[in-house]
Amino acid sequence: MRYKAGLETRDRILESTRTQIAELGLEGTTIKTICDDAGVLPGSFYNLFDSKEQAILTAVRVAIDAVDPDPDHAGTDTLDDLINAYIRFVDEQGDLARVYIRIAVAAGRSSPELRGRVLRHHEGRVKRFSDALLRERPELGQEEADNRAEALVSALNGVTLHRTIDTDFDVGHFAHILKRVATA
Amino acid sequence: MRYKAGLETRDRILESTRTQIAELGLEGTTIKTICDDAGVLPGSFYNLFDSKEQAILTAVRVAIDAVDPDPDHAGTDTLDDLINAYIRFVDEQGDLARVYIRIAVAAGRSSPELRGRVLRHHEGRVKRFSDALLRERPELGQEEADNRAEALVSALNGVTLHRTIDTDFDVGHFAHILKRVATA
DNA sequence: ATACTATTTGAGTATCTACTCTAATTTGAG
DNA sequence: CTCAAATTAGAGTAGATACTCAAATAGTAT
Repeated sequence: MRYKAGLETRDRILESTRTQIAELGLEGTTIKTICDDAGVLPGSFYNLFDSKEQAILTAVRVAIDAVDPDPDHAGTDTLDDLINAYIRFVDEQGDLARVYIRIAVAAGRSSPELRGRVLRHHEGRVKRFSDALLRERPELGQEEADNRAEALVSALNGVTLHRTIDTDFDVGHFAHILKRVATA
Repeated sequence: MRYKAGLETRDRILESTRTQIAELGLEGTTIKTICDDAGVLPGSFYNLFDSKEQAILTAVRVAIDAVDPDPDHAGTDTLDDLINAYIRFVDEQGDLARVYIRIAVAAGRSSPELRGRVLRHHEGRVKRFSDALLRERPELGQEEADNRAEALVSALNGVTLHRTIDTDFDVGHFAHILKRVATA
């Protein structure tokens, strides 16, 4: 994958993967539907991705990065930024959020590699929450901030989990209750 | 299903379903492995259950009920009871907890019937948490108690979610932090 | 232009799975 | 004892899916 054509095809496949998941859910999304939608044949798909799983993981990652309030990790994001980005992702990309949770759950039972990947992603997120919290409330100290960040991120995931079942559930409302609690 | 033989077979299938999930995960659990383990043929399985899904849902439900601190719903359970039961379930039946979460997530995309079932179960749980909280802190009022219960249950699910990935994660520790917050 | 890679083609495969169906057998109420 | 209903047997089916492979084609650095 070095030629322009390959990169374009790759983008098209990722975009199709994302829309297929949104339209058909994870179950309904197959190599065939992705390839049809992207106007590509399976051979090309497997020239660019090792597996279906890899393509899906990548598509989800791209979508999450797209709402990142501080893409360069300069340390300029506030706790509100992070929470708002989280809410936006869940609201605007509900089906991808569902898939993200599913991947996370399934990861516990899968290859150490995937589990490691998911875990690192989670830890990175907790760290950013913790850093932002510490910037806001320096007197808490590292350990307490870490603890609260861990609890906050987990609770946000729980709220998201519930939102995937009950689409009327007001994620923003509860997210901000949780934020108030974390900074108390 | 009215004869003794049928009921015994049903129990054996549910028990096998539970152990197969614990040993092989949801992916690894097939009609074949369940039937082999239970010493039953597919014909018998489908005489007693409508589908694989139904058997799994039932097995999970049975396991959850088994740790219920107030099985008769007499309204005698405290918030601590409920939280401890939750922790026990997650600790002792980690793989079933994972499946419970998976079912909940998948439910958002499945039949209205399943979604309704999962939603009712969630609401019933929130109500019990809310009632227990109100017994402990009557001055909160119904609405505030409902709100806090909803947030608490969602947060607990989030903690469970994380625990399914990181088995070192101390569910009890964070559960009690959340409890302290909910009753504050 | 050449030569070397990257990309695409597209039919094909191997494997797995939930579930069905009919006939035979067993159960237990009256 | 009788007989309808429940249970079991167990081979079989239909359908889906992720992925492969060898050959043809297109892209690009020099």
